[in-house]
Amino acid sequence: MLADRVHSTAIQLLRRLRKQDDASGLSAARLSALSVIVFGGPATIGQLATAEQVSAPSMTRLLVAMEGAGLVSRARDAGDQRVVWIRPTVRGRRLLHEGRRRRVSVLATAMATLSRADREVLSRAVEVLQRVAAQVPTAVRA
Amino acid sequence: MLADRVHSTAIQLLRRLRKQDDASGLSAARLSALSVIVFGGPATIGQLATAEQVSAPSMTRLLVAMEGAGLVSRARDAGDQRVVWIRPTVRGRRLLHEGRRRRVSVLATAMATLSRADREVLSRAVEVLQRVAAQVPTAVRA
DNA sequence: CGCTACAGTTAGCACAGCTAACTAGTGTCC
DNA sequence: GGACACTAGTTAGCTGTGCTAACTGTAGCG
Repeated sequence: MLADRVHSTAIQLLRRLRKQDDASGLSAARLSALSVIVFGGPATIGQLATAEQVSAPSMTRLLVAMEGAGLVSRARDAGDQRVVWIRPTVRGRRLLHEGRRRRVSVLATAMATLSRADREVLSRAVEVLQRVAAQVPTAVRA
Repeated sequence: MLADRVHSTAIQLLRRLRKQDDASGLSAARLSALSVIVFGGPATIGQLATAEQVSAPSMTRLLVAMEGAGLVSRARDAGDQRVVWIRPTVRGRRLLHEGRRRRVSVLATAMATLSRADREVLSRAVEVLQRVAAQVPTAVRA
């Protein structure tokens, strides 16, 4: 079944690339959260918890630790004092980009031998999968 | 860059599917280990630790808990008394297959509206990516 | 004012990752 | 065959990350 093959292949690929993250010195949870913050721009803690599919207390603690590590900054919203805005620091941005570069460069190396036709197939597949991913519901089905 | 797009798409897709695992009642670590045991057949604790990119003590504890939950069985090797062979139980096998079915069926639903041409692209892309994944080194690059 | 809702935090638990140190079985070598 | 090194797995103890329940403080509204 095609869905099964797509699923297995994605798992296998990411599992191998994951190994490169050791070099960043950041845990998977922090790396993933940092990625949302850097690429998604400033966000509130609640937004980040939702994006990371994690409870609010978990995100609070993660961010406190990341602030301590100088990866993100926290600031109360001027209008609504309940809200905390999270922004990446320069150091956070740099670390994330380095890590990402490592992963992608390993993947690019593995893809170096692909033919022009193979690349074309991948390029189209990416577009198809983007549409598919958007169809996957965020909540668990009943 | 193509490698980057492939990478991001794989992450996005799996992140969404991951949500379905909540229904299995198993943690991500157990589900992943169980998957290796069920699909890879009997394995030693050391082999599983390597496959899961985890330390031996972590794998020991995970397996003790999974044995307690009736998901796997443990047995000393007849020849070399130091090694322990791990096998899935019927219950473990069943739970894994159900979980997998849930994920794949959500993905299949999301893919239901794809054209024949889109499916063909995905099918070819899977083959290309299998080759690419095999090229990715298991260890971290220097 | 008083009620409700909302954003985030605190407290306390479970689980899973790690390293260091240990136990016990295997193999080797003189 | 006894001493030694090696190997597989476990134990102990720490850190980090997930959760729920309960709390604090702010906002909004009658």
